[in-house]
Amino acid sequence: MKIGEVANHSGLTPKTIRYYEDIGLLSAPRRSASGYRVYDQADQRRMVFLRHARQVGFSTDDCRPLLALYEDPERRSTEVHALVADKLRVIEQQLSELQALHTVLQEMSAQCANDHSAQCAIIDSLANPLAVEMSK
Amino acid sequence: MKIGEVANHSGLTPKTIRYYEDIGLLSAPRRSASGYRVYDQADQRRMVFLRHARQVGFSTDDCRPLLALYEDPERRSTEVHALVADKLRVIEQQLSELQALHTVLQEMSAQCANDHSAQCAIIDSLANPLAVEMSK
DNA sequence: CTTGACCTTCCTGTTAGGGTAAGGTTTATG
DNA sequence: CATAAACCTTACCCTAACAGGAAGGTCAAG
Repeated sequence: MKIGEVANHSGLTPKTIRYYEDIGLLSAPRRSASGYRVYDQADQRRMVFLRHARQVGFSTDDCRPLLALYEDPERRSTEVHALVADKLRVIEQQLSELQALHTVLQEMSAQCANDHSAQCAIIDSLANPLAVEMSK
Repeated sequence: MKIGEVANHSGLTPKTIRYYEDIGLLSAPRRSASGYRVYDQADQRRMVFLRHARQVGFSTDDCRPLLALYEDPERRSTEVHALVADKLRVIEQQLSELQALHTVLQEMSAQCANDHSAQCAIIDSLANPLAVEMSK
C-alpha cells in the first residue's frame, strides 16, 4: 500500500501520516525502489487507532504510550485505564475553566442594556479591575 | 512611563506589550531619546482592558473590535453585546464538544476491567471503528 | 509520448507569546 | 568616577498539529 491508499483506509491524510513519522509516532516504513513509502495492514491498524485516540482528545504525545500499550500483548488493562483517568481529569479541568468563562461573560451580558446608548456594562467591567478579577 | 512600569501597572508583560504593538493591537508609542518606548495613562488603561478581555476568553483578534468600541464614545452598547453574544456561542460550542469527549472517555473507562489482564475495552474501542465513530 | 494522478522533500503559516542572546542605557553605589 | 545591576532594544528559535503550496520525480493509461 502506498501512502494515499493507507490514508484512505485509515482516515488520516498523507500529510498527517508523514508528520507522525516525522515526530516518531509512527516508525518509518519500508520504501519502494522509487522511494515511495510502503505500508501494510498492521500500519493501517495503528493509524486507525491513532485517529480514534486523537478524536477522543488525546494529544499526539498522549498517543505514544497509548499506542505502545495497544501493541503490547503483555499490557495490563489497568495501565490503559490510568491513562484515560488522567485524560478525564484534564478534560474536567478544561470544562470547569470554560464554564467559569461562560458564567462571567453571561453575567456581563445580562448587565448590558443592549441598546443605542454608549454606556455599556460590559465595557465597564472590562475596563474596571473589580469585576473580572473576582473570577480568577 | 517605560515599558516595565506600564507592564507592572497593567498586568501585561513587556513581551506581551511589544507583541501587541507588533500585531497592531496597540499602536506604536512615542520613543525617548535613547529609543525607549514611552507610555501614558491612556495606554495603560488600554492594556488593562486587553488583559481583561483576554482573561475572559477573547482572542487577540477578537480584541480589535472590542478595543475599538472601548475607545469609541459614539459606540452603542448593543454592538458590544453582539460581540459577547458571539463569544458565548463559541464557548457553548466548545463546551458541548468537550462534554462529548468526556462522555465517550467515561464510557470507555467504565467498560475497562482495570486489572492485570491484557484484554482492555478501551484499547478495543480505539482499535475498532464502531465505538468511537458513533460519537461524531 | 504525454497527461494526470500520484509520490517526494522542503518551506511557510497558524496562536500568543516565552526564552534567550547580543548589545545599548540608566541608575545606584562604592 | 567607575562599574555593576537593572533596565531597555531588536531578533531569532520554540511551542501543537498539521495544511497549503512549491519544485520536482514516478507511474499507469490513452
